[in-house]
Amino acid sequence: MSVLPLRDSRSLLEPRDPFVPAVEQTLARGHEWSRTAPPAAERIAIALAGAIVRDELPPGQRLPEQEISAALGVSRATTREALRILERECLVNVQPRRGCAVAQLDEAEVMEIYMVRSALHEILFTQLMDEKRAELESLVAQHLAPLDEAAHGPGDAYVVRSYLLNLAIIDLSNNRLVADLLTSIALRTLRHLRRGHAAHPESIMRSLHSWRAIHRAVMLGDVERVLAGVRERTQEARAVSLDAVRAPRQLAA
Amino acid sequence: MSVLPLRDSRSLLEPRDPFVPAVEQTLARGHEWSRTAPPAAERIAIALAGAIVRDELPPGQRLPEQEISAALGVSRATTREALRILERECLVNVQPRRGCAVAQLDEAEVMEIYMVRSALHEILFTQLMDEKRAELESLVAQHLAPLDEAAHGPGDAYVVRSYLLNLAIIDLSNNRLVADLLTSIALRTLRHLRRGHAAHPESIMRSLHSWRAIHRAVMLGDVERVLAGVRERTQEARAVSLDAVRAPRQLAA
DNA sequence: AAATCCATTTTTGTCGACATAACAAATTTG
DNA sequence: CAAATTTGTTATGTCGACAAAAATGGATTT
Repeated sequence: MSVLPLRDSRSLLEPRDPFVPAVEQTLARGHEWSRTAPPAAERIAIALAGAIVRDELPPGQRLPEQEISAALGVSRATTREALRILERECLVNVQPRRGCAVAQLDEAEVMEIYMVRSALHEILFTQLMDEKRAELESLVAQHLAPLDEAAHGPGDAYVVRSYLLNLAIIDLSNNRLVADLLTSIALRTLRHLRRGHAAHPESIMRSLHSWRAIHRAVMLGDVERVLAGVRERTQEARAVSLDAVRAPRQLAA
Repeated sequence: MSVLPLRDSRSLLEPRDPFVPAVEQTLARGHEWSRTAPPAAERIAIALAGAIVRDELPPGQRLPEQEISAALGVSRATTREALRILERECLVNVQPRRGCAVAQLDEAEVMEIYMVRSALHEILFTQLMDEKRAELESLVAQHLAPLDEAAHGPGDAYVVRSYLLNLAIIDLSNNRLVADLLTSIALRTLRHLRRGHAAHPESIMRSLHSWRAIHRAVMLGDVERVLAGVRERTQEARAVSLDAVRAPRQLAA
């Protein structure tokens, strides 16, 4: 019997929401394809990651290899490979000989994540303001209008836009280690931000306001003010994530 | 033809040096075995990690699955699994459809690693001094004598002892994320520390001195002084690692 | 009624083989 | 003779099946 709450494979392999492209960009970072299709395992990983972010696969959900393979029409080897990719991103927990389950965060882990994110952001933005202030400014400026539009648009548009801006800023960095860690952290918290922002729409306005403040500080070239803005954003995001972790799980429609 | 610089499988599966237990402890972190043997893949991963740390497998060394499988007497699936474990620890680089190679760090990456390690150590020791000062003190005190002895002993004894003390301190933390990141970073830099300390034996004395200073600061309960000592240690370790990266590779006997 | 034990079933770990993409060398072509 | 193409080899990606371990459920015992 199926323990996976998936009606059919279409729901995984043909998602229409904007999260999947964002997730795909995240998981495929650093991979250069010489005009060849990515391995099937990566496709499966992206599909599963999308389902996790959309909460179709709730935290704690067991992920038996056989069922995933059958549901998505690939062999167990491919499924295994996909699950390893998700393990690397901390989207699933793996216990040897006991299988995978969708990772679930408790409040303490959320606090830890934002503690680390905060420390890494200090490094990131300090370096960017020192070495790439102009690029950073034009990048944020570029994203502000779509961000504003998405904030007044429907559903998860803003969360995705904000996530993509985050990713773009991170990608500016020459510091590959910090960039990689921050990207991974961003993906890990994406589903909670989605839940939290959906439950408290007013938090979107606060986030947008923070982005504008950060933009102004970048224009001014004021590193300290940028860091302050980033800290404020991080605190807001932490509050939203904490709320999502505390709140009862609400499944997607 | 074999591209692996391994005379026979014994050199991988029956190593006698003290690095393998340390590496094993690192790779097996968080895994609870209900009195069953670990999967073969983990054994292979440990063996390969040991060879990497000992520089038997030099940075950049290609790792064809077929050859490893043949050399170690397991199937390709098992080898693949082992390589994924090493990828997760950043000991090997994987390029899809292009295979694995032993990770090599340049100077910039070493700088990045120690930048992140420094930030995470601030979090770690601040929390430990706040919540577990007594445990930390007794732990360091316990290790000081063996550390001192190892410093005057032969070969790599000190590097391993210092590594294990690091691990033990990290394991004190309740902050699993920070602990995991620091453990991974420690493993990544272990081989460079080994090379660097071997090339400059006087650095061992400086390291030992730092440990003593940290111990005194912990006893005093002086957080700032502890952090200063940790920073000093990190700077020394960074210098040693940088030197090892710059120096021409010297293979193990 | 609770806990224990055993057989069944589910699920992961491992294996060997085939398909296909990347790589290197030899060939052809301009 | 240089560049592009073709060909042959190597290595990874994927598959299906078997074996071993763990979870499950029911019968038995305390």
